Formats: sequence, C-alpha cells, structure tokens
Amino acid sequence: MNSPDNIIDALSIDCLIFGFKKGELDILLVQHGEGISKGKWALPGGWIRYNESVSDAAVRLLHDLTGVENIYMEQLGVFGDVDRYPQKRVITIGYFALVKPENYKLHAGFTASDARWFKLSEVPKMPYDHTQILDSGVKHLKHKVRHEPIGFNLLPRKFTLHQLQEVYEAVLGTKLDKPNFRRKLMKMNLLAPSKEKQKDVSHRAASLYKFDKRTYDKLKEKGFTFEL
Amino acid sequence: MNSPDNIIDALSIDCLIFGFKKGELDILLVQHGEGISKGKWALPGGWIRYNESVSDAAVRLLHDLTGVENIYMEQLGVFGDVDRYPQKRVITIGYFALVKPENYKLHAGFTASDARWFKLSEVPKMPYDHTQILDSGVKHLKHKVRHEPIGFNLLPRKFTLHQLQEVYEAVLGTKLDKPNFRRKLMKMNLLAPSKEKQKDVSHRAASLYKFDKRTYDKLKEKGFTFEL
DNA sequence: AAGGCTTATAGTCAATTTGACCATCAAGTT
DNA sequence: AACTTGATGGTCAAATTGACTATAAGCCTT
Repeated sequence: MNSPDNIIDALSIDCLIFGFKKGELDILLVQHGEGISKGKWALPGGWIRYNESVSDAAVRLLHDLTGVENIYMEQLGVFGDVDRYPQKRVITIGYFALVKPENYKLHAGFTASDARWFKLSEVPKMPYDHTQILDSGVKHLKHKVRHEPIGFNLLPRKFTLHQLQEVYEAVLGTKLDKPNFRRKLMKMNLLAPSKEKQKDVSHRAASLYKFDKRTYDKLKEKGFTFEL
Repeated sequence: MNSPDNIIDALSIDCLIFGFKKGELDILLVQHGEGISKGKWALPGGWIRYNESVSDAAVRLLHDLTGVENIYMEQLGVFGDVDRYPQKRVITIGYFALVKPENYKLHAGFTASDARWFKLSEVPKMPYDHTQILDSGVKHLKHKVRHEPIGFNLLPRKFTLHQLQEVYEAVLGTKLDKPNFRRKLMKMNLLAPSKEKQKDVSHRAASLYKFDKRTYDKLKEKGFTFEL
C-alpha cells in the first residue's frame, strides 16, 4: 500500500481528566492563552511528537498538566470530523483519566494560561468538538464503572465504603441502598480492609479499605467479572 | 495552541471484519499485492481522505471491500507505536465490524490482490502490528458481546435460538446450557418471533426470531442493560 | 406404519442473589 | 446521660440461576 503523505495536517491528543469531590464529578479544563480559542475553557491537550508513541504522548501530556505519574488512563477514541478544527484538518485522540483527590494539585502547563476543575454540571461551552468528546467520555465512564472496578481511582488510596458508594451514585445518577451496596462489594473480596479508621468525623468512624488489585487479577483469571 | 504541522506521515484505517460460520469465528484478510508486505495476509485497510471524516472513511473502506452498506461497525481505537510501520510514521485507527453470513460475498478491493476469510484459529502471521490489533479486537468482542446485544449481527436476519447460542459459545469459548440460555434470552423480550420455522433440517424445526431493536431501545431508556 | 433419532421446547427444584427493609452499634455533641 | 449521626449487621420474601428431567415434533429407517 502506498500512502498519500500528509493527508491530514496534524494529530492531537485531548484529555478528559475526571476528579471527584463533594459528591460530584469534576473535569479539569484549561483556559487557552492564544490562538482562535483564546480565553475559552477547553480540554487540555497537545501534540504527538514524531518519536513518541501515541500512548507515551498521552502519559506525557497528562503528567505535564497534573504532575502525577500514576494516573488511571485509557484511550477513548478518535474524533475526526472534517470541520472539527478551523482552517486545518486536525484529528484528535481523546484520552480518559481518573485522578485521586490527593493529586488534585496541578501545574499550569504549556500554552494554557490557567487550569481549574469544573463540576460536570457547570462546564462552560467549549470550542471545537470538546463538548462532544466530554459527552462521549461521560457515557464511557457510566458504562465502564459498572463493569470494571475502576471507581476507586477517583478516591484516596484508602477509602470508606460510603465514599465509594457516593462515587457510584454520582456517576450513575442514582441513589443506592447502603446495606445492599456494602454487602455486594464485600462479597467480591476486592476490598482489603486496612486497619485504619476514618478520622475527624463527628460520628462513628468507618473502616478504611483499599482496592486489592492482586486478588482482582486472580479472580479475573478464573473467569470472575465485576458487575454492579 | 499552534500545531507543528505534519508531525506524522500518514493516518490509516485498518478493519477487523468478523464473520461466523460452522460454529467458528472468521476474520477477513486481504493479501497485499505490492509494497514491503507483498504476499502477506493482513487486515484490510486504507487511507483517510482529506475531505472525509474518520468514520466516513471507515464506512467507505468497509463498503469497498465487502459491498455491504449496513454493517455493524464501531471504532476500536488508535494504534500508534513509533515503529509499527517501516520507514515512516504511520498511525492507524482500528475499526471493528460484524457481518452477517448473507453478506459473506465480497469484492477484492483496491491494492489487495485477493481477500478471504480465515478461521480465527488459523490466522497467519500478519505484518505491522496487525496481530496486536486483532487481539485487541477479539478481547473487545468477548467483553462487548456479554454487555450489549450485538451477537446477532453475526447471524442472518432471522435466526434460531440455538444459532445464537453457538455464537456466544464461539465468542466466549464456553459451553452453555440450552434451556437456561433460551429462558434468559426470552425473558429479555429482545427477540421477536417471526412466524417462520427453520427449513431443511432432519429433525424438528426450530422457530426463527429476529432482534427487536425497537423494544431494545425502549428498554434501554428505562434503564435496562443487557447482561449475559 | 411403527419405532427410533435428533433436536426443540417446557418445566422442576434447590441454591443463590436481590431489594426493601429494620435493628443495633459506636462514636461525638449537648 | 441523653441525643444525633452515620456504620454495620440481619431478616425475609421475591426473583434469578444452575443443574437437571420431561415432553414434543419432526425426519429417517425398516
């Protein structure tokens, strides 16, 4: 096969970086400091370098922006409508990341003059097809959170069952029964109890758990699938 | 954001086209007629045109190859390792398609000198990262078939419950209990009985059903999710 | 035409899981 | 010491699942 060189002008990456605070999902946006989209809040992103794999580029961009190394991250897909970007043919690859609150501090990166978290319900109008990318990511999150144990990537390493429940309630937009939720989760054996308890609460302190990846991997080999 | 133009050389599409016959999954490959990969069987693919969205390109390529318009199709993801393609930096977008047996006839397309179906178990070594793309697609299929009603896209429009069961057994690599499988599927109300029966079988003819997309869409709105 | 094959389809039943609850417990607060 | 708040533990009927058994419809042979 012969390739018609340079049939597109450029290939970018745009990141959906989700966080969770006060019972609500947040998304990290940056304010563009130059170009046509100056002043607008948009998804953080950047360009793929020539000698860098697509996934390396995503890791690099995510790191530059948040300063964090071990973020949960996956590729969301390609957004390639002809007129998604003005003037030139730019195709972008959407990435999807979940960050823990302890990593909520962030760098202001590259060409962004500022960066901050928005509640999902208060995301402003964004340029290009970023709103479409976000919708696609939220849909993906809703689906995935029910079929794979990824919810705790939005929580501190040690978390209470109730915090986890709040994540599910926020993502799925439903209320869940507390005893039933805990019963279901505990039976899966994916939560390893740490000996610690919650602190600084004005009521009985809840036990803290952490996700037991080792056990999950073992169970998965035996055919177990997470379902909620 | 300023884009460093043409940081990659080209962007291609590669298609995973799955079929189902004789209780086994098939995949459609083409034999390359020119270039470095001459003579090798590989995934069918092509280039994205300047004035064409990525998804339009996928539809076009799939149509050129199979001659079929309404194929079940979705984007699988981007494969962008630096050295996945010799000499140049070519990034590819994997697409994932399921075709019905009545559409098994195909055109030999563009630069492919030949095209044919391979059983999944007999796929030859493929050039570039095509084996990786295939593995990724099979994994995706295994997951998706359990969480969304897409299995019948590998069957004729009207099919028997047992045919459907065979699809699941082939994809998942397990044996399923016949009465239990039928009970579960029937309870979902996603299969509309056609008045017809199987023909030319040397035993009691089974009823034919078709997937009832309308009902599925309604149920989905109400929060139903397909699970098997 | 009768009996035998083969696969479809129906039904049974115990074990497990779910959904909707109520009850008790362990802190901190007044 | 009583009260408040949320954690944790149980109960129970209903629904679902998994492992089977039983019966029904056809063709195929003799």
